[in-house]
Amino acid sequence: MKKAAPTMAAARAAPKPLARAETLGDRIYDELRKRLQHTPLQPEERLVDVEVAAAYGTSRMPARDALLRLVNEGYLVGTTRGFVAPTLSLDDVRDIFEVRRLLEPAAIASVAPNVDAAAKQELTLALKRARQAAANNDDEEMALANMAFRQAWLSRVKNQRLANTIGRFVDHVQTVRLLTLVNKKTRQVVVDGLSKLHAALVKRDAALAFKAMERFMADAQAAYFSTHETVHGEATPAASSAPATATATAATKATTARKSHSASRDLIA
Amino acid sequence: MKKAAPTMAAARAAPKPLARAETLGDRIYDELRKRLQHTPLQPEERLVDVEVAAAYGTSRMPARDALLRLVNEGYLVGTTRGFVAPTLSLDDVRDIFEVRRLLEPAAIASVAPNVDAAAKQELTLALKRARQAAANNDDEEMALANMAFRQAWLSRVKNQRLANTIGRFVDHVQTVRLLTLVNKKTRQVVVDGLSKLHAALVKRDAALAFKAMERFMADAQAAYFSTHETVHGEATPAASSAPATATATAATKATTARKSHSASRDLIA
DNA sequence: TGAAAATATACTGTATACAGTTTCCAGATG
DNA sequence: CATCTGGAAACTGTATACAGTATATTTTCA
Repeated sequence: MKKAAPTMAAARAAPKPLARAETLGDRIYDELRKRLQHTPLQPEERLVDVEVAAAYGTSRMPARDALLRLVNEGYLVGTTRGFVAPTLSLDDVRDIFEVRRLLEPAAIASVAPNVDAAAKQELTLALKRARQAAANNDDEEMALANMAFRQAWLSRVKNQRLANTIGRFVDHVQTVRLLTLVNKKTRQVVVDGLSKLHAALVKRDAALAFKAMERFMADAQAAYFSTHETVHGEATPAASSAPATATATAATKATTARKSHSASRDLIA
Repeated sequence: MKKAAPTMAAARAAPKPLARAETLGDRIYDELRKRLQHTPLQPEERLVDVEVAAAYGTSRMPARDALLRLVNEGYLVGTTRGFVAPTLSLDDVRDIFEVRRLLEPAAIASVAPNVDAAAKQELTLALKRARQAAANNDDEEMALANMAFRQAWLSRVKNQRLANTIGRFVDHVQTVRLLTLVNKKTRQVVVDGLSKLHAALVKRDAALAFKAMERFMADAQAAYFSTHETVHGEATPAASSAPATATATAATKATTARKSHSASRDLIA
């Protein structure tokens, strides 16, 4: 294997070739991601390329492409024995929440001025579902309603990059979310939050929506750490006591050191 | 090709398999990305998998993996005739700046309290380089100094996800950055911005760093749109006049409609 | 001479085959 | 009965081959 040659892409004529069409890998990726969003992988559950390929009636390659892409986006991690769900450390969750707190208030504020009848209806329906779910202590339905509400406003964010980034981070803590919603108090926090967001949106009040989301995110995070603390014995580590050790358990590790895999405690199970 | 079967990942025994080792595709990806960060692809320049493979002495597959990954992250777009640089519309650039303005102030504020001697030295050196470059009207060196300064603080952000997200968005407008730095006034804006950031950081003043970055981003964006306006004939579109049309020219299109490719005007060239 | 049609070329996407490595399992051994 | 040891199985990673499609080139015909 010789070292990289200096020039590998010479300039050629420029006649604007077409963007490539949808590929088998894309289709598998889409469906797999939807599935993972809806029902995350169990801790011991593994995704194996040959099985995925068989399920979609293709060869391994498109399945592999899809799986690798999901790894790249942090939905999975590749092991020597199949693809599994990433195990998020407490610090990972904190990191994700930190980013969400920076993005989501601004994002929801940006849609507030443009809430039309259709949007209002979607939001109202989702809120109703959430209230119902809270009344019935149905955590599963609660999670679904919560997702529907978010989908209603997030899909209307003009800035696609912003929306996609938020979506990805939300997905990554989704498994956690489901876990916290078994707690009754958490469900109440969510219903309250959604109610305030809903009110701000139907009023088309961007500033109010911003503040409501800031508050909601803070409450949700607090609720999460609180329930986590009661479930596990350990104390919640104080804000910035995080050691220099990377804890880059999941993907998205870009330039950073690679195989610094989870000396961190597991969160799931 | 039969439709997706319901169960494709049965639960199995759970003995914690190892994280997979570095792969050829990973290595190609790393080097290719570094190269693209340093010198973006020319508008007519194409990356072809077989050539990349030859350059690294591997088969097409690892090269393909790397290329596809870069597409996924928005560094490239795949066409029927090779991989090319994405063409960013004006709206795309605005979107990217919007996200950066949400993230970077908080990120730099988070490192301010922990600026140590080494960090200080790196930052000071980069600032010196920038000043020198400004004095010499050397836009190339200016871009390099700017990157070095950012690297100095961004690499010290604890929250890896935040840092990586910022890094990616920065990379995506890097080609634009280089273009704007040919303008003398822009270079002055950058030097001023870096100076204020530097001052805040060496004082370990998080709040000040936050504000300095907010200001810097606003000024940089303004400078960009201003120079763009003078270069091209067209008027800068007012803040929220963006039409509902997606303009998802580049990648990162997640759930959204796929092949809505660039009815938007090109920015580069 | 110029435009349309036919052919060749250059790519990507997909399939299949092979190699290497880690886990699993069974049987041997104390 | 517990533990070590060897080999089989189960994966991923890589290479090669083939197919399909869009672009480039040549040829044909007015």
